[in-house]
Amino acid sequence: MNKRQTSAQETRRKLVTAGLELLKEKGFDAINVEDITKKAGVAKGTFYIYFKRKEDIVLDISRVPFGEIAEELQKMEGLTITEKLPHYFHRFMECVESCGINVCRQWTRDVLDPNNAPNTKDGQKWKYDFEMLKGILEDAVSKGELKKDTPVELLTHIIISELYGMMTCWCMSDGKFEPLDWTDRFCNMQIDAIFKQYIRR
Amino acid sequence: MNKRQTSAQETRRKLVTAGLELLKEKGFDAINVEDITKKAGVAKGTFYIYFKRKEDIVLDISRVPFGEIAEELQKMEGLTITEKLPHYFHRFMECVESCGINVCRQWTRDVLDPNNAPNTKDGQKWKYDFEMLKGILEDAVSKGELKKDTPVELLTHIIISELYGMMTCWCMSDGKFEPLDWTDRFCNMQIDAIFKQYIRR
DNA sequence: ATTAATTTATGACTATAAGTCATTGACTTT
DNA sequence: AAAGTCAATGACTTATAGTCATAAATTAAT
Repeated sequence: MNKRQTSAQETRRKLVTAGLELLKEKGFDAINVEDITKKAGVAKGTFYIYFKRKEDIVLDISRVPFGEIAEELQKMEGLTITEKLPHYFHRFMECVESCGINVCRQWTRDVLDPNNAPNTKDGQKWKYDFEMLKGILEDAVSKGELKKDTPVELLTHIIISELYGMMTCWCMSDGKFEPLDWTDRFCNMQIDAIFKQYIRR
Repeated sequence: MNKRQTSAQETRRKLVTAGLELLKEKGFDAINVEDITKKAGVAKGTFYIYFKRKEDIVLDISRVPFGEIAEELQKMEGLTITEKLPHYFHRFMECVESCGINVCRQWTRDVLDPNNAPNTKDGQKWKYDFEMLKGILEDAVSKGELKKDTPVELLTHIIISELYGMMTCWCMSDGKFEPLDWTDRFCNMQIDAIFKQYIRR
């Protein structure tokens, strides 16, 4: 046999690609590690070189679409908070839609996995979203867009809860309704209602 | 040994009680079926007489506190929708708080478990909440409190997403903030913002 | 060019816990 | 008192997550 033909990064990519396809199609519980490695064309043990637990691959799988949102937000320096948030919501729900129910389901379940608590090395999903959004709010406070007494932590939680709730709900309704319709019609309205009292005019 | 001392119902109750205590204390992943049966003083196989899967006991465990809310709502016939909803939110978050993080975590994870899809026999959690809330909204429409063109399904989804999002968020923040504070300060405001356009005056 | 060190891959193996089922004892009915 | 039912048991099967000693391929050092 010829071993070490491919670089480590390439193998990891193969695993993530295979994992994404299987997860989308069958859901997390219905596939096992061997299914993933077989599809990726490697041995079972190889999986555990790249991921500590079966669950850990989901983070990588979802990092592709959701990671892009974060990058986009970094580039929106010039915009105000009232422009940034609707964009963020819209993009988030676009990702939810394109990832599909199985991926989103497992993504949210992983967030709630106690072994993935936000303070552990592997529980960065939640913390990442949280810190990024918090940063945006803090930025708005320091720029004077929001009042100084804005409860930034709590508002960040509220915004995220909005996203997670929406995603959960969409998964449970088996994709019956349009997530983007929801965001555009209601989320912005809700966010408006909350922010109104903290916006300086 | 003397078997059949206790009725089936009594054994089930013992399992649920033991399960609740262990779940609260250690979390779902950290306990196994034998832990539960040992604490309940029965054999492992007995568990599977009452529950098809390990996960199924969580539904029973949470039915105790959350079930009461539904009963309360039934009794509030006289109230308007704008009185019912804040009450529901408040009570829901009271339950969340009293159940604790571990129970709520697993509860939400179970809701997202594909084996517990809303249309399966065991996936009634979600459907139950959903139908009850929907009923309240439909009631409000038929009474003329809400306009005839109110998108009842979508609004029901939004309300539930609010609750689930809040609960998820609270679990993730390790109980740092007061869920009741959140509900009273923000949720009602959000719901108001959405309902405003559908309320007939 | 040869040896040593490092990286990556392997798959048989172990460990754990979920879930099954044939058996049995206690109680009930006829 | 025999037949039937209910509830409980725990040894057993099964499934799969995760480990690890071994080895091949590659790179670096002498």
